[in-house]
Amino acid sequence: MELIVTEKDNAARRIAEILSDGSASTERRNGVNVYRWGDKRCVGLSGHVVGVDFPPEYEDWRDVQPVELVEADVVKKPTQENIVRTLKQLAGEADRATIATDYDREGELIGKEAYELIREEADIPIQRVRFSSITENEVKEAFATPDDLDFDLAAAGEARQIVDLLWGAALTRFLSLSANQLGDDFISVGRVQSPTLKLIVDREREIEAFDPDDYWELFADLAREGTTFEAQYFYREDGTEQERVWDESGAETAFETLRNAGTAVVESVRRRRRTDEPPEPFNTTQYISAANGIGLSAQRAMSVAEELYTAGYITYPRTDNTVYPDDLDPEALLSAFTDHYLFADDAEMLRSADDIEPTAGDEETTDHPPIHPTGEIPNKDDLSDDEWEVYELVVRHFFATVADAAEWEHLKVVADADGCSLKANGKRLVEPGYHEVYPYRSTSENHVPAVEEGEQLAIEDARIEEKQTQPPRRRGQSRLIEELESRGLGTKSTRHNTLQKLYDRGYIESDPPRPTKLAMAVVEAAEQFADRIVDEEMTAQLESDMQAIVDGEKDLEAVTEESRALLGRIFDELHDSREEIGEHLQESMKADRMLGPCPECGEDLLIRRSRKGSYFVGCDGFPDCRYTLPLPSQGEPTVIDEACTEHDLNHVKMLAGRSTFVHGCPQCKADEADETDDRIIGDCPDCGDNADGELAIKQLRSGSRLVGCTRYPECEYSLPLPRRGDIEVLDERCADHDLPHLRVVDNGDDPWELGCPICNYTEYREQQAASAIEDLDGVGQKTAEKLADAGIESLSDLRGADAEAVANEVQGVSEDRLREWQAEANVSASAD
DNA sequence: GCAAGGTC
Repeated sequence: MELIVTEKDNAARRIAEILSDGSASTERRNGVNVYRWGDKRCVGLSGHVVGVDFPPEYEDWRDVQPVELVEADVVKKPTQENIVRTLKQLAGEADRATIATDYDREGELIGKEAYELIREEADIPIQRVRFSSITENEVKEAFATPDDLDFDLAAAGEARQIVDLLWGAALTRFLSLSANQLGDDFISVGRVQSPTLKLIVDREREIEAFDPDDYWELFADLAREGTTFEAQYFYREDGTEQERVWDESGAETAFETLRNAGTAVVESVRRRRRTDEPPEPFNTTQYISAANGIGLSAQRAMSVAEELYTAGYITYPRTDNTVYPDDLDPEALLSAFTDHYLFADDAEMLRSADDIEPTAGDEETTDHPPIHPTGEIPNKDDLSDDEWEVYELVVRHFFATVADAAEWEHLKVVADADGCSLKANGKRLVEPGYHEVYPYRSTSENHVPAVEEGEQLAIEDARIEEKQTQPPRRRGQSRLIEELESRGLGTKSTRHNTLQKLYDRGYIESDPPRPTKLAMAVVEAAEQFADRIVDEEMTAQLESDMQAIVDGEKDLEAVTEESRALLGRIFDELHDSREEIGEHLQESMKADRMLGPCPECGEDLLIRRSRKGSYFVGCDGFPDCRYTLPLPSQGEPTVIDEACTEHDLNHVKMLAGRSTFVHGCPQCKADEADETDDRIIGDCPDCGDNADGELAIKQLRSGSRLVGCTRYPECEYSLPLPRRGDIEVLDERCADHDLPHLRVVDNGDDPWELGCPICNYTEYREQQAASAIEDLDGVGQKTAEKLADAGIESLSDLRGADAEAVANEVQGVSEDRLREWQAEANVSASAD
């Protein structure tokens, strides 16, 4: 039997399909798909199925000095037990094996991991095949000409793993211990995340240090035969045109001249044509940027693309490549769309061109083809809105890469008004080219009439505007990802996760991301004592060491030993500064949680966390001062810039994904609740009969509102109410529950007829249950449907499910994944 | 429980 191993299940399935000419069947082993035909078995891994770690005696952070990690052993442990077991079983039955993991460095390492697992079971010949896209030609060609694993290339990857673990773990533990942060809120640093954070922090420093300058700009409306157009004042300095006037009196003088001139004489008219080239094929970074342009975060863009890929509609979304492979026949792919109700016209138009020549980028890699549609077209109704919009983006981007360039005509008019120069720049799209099929880029025109030299134009209006130079702008998520790519930080598969990690660690907030005080302190501490970990140069050096390993000039041992020695020297320096660093980090963390003065003792009010895990506002003077204010129970509180003038407290925002909201000043919220009387609306359904409990609309000090029993806390019956808007109690009553209907009036919007609060809550719970599965991390509509077919339609169904049985039934969902979801379902059960 | 890199 021949065993074929791929990097992921999807690739295994498609390769089996190609090599078996469609005859392969699927069996499940330990919840893992195995494809079989003839004497072949093909199994997909899930990326790395083993990972590096320290031996167990290094596990406890308190028992081990971080410096001890510098010389610690690094061992490999299985991380995907089921897959490792299946692979070994298959290896035991095989008489030869073929490694068909991805054609890049990490793929070579994953292949070597599989090689070693197979070797533990059987001494059989193991060969390696390489292909860049899973097409019939490439796959068959690769299997006809097998090669050997490149152990040097894999060793380069292993060196990276070891160096990253040593530096990351040792320094993360050092900082966390120094600041006494050992729980969930440890303080992490790493070769990629820390230079990324420094990039954000450095920009923030520039913004903070920025000193604005005043300047003035002048404009005039020029008229010609009833049409007017705007022109801007400029002057020449060192041979270049300057629009900004830096002294006020100079600006005023020019303004007076313009205002009194009456007419301007056209000095020159210049026409220029500019070619606007169509975009290059999508790599991951450019795709994320474009998806950002239609409103998706980097994370969301990748998870939607992942869904579309798994469903077979687009090619693999993690790629560095910007050159379509020879195997891609653009005309054939266009033909797949010529019957589609939405794409037919564009596809037909492009296909009818004499010569279809796609654009190509600078990056030609072996990993995967650029992202493009496969030609299998989804039904719009089967996709979520985001999924469809992304699909259309990918289709149209492919269209654009085979479309013609656009042509713009630029018209520049320069006129003179009593010695003051004015200019107007017009632009007109004369050949729409690719814009016809790709509506994601601006084609706005600026009309300037075709005046002639010497012509006199009336000045209808003159304006002077006082402005200030602006600090550099914070980079948005996609801009940051582009920046990481250009600096060689991270990979196509990790860059978006790196940003997410910085959010999760409390280092950055909002979008565009801005650093917290903690982030500033971590970067400062690193710059002072372990500069290498925040320096992008560490990656550059590692890359060159890895190249040396590939070229056989260095070995893994030499590279990791050198790195350990360097890390050891950093620890020599760190040793004496531990307390100083810890204090600085702690102060900064406190500053991130500080709201303002305590009304009782004047110390600082801080956001704190109770032993049970809920957040509240408490005084830094505790235990001498026991002043507290409650916070909403939903979400993670964060301090925002806005502040309450009455209490001198910063406002609080609650981060809870899509239900994020601004809580405001916690003192105001508490005061409001104290001043609001409960409004009784009927009997409590739980205890109204035997204890005379009544239901009332209550405003809580935490800012939330509910319908609850007047006997609280003896009776805990409650129904949630919206946070915003005035609640009106109507005369109409619910026949089933004998309660009045409610209406929510929020200024401006149409009132919301909430109806009977019990009926409303019941309906809300049903909707929640229906969408709960899709809300799970990484579950798209397709997977949700498959789960529904297996009887899993809501979170609660998942709680009682047999993970192994479900994994065996539902293709593409691993048992591990299901167990993660079950854990999530149990958390939400306890929240209910 | 630490990193970064795969994948889901």
